[in-house]
Amino acid sequence: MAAISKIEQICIDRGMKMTGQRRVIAQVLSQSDDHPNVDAVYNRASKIDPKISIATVYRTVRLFEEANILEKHDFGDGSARYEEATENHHDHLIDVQSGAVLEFHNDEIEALQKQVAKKYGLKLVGHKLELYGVPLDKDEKD
Amino acid sequence: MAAISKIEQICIDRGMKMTGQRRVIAQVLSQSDDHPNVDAVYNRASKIDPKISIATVYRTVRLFEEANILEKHDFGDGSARYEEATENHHDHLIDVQSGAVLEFHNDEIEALQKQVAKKYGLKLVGHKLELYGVPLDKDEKD
DNA sequence: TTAACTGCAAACATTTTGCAACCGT
DNA sequence: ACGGTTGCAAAATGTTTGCAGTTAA
Repeated sequence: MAAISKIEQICIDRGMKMTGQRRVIAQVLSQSDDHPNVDAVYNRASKIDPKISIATVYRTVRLFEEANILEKHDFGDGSARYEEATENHHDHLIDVQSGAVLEFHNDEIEALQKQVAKKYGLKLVGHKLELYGVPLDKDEKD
Repeated sequence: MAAISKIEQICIDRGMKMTGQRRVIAQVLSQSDDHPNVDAVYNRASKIDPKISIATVYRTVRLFEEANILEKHDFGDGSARYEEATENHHDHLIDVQSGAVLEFHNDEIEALQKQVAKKYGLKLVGHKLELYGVPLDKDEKD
């Protein structure tokens, strides 16, 4: 009936069993361009299937995360936030005044991170970078 | 009886009411050079004062954090970790094999972060950077 | 003395889990 | 049909809080 969402298609390609609930959650996540927490995903999914359970949402986002379909983030508010995993890695810049989350990528920083790890005898396998900022005043040129 | 710990001295200087429990917790934290979570602080404090309560530890580390005496970190294991706030800011490099936490500082990365924030019209007010790595093989020169 | 602090236990928020019923393949 | 999945409610985890009693200043 409904079109197949991008995440659902990935699941199908990988031979996952696709239940109605998983389809709904996949659709919700594919349509989201923010970084919803489980509760938000649950609320959005409930509008499509009102009898979906939050336990299923928890189980499903974990499943998707383990399958590298989703990325899990912790922005410091008490709950985990999710977004569709993308080809191109990016980090997050959070406007603490509005709560808006911007995505950015900076190759220089990434290269320096690798360098730092190497200096300490480690191979970088992951990182977490979040910047927190407030809107610039008009007269701020620093 | 016991010598005054560095953190206790800071508390005294700021006119905080110093109870026996706070003195113990201050001492434990001053003596720690790792990044203990509340439970670890509680265990260490309990060896000095066995009837201290974990609620008091929670209240005290929050108090210290709000007074900028401690820094709170989230390294992805379910609990908050603390360390004495230092003059010089540093970030963390975590060996995911051993769990060891190394501290590092990199001015270039810091400068680039500021630049990124500014590009998006924000003034950087804070950041979180954690690198995760595994030990380099001997033949890895990348 | 008295306002702040503590211990205890109950409350909280988020996430996980045991189990019987259910459903996709 | 069968094995994985779901819903529900209970449990687990980390943290906070209300309250009556205690203590530092």
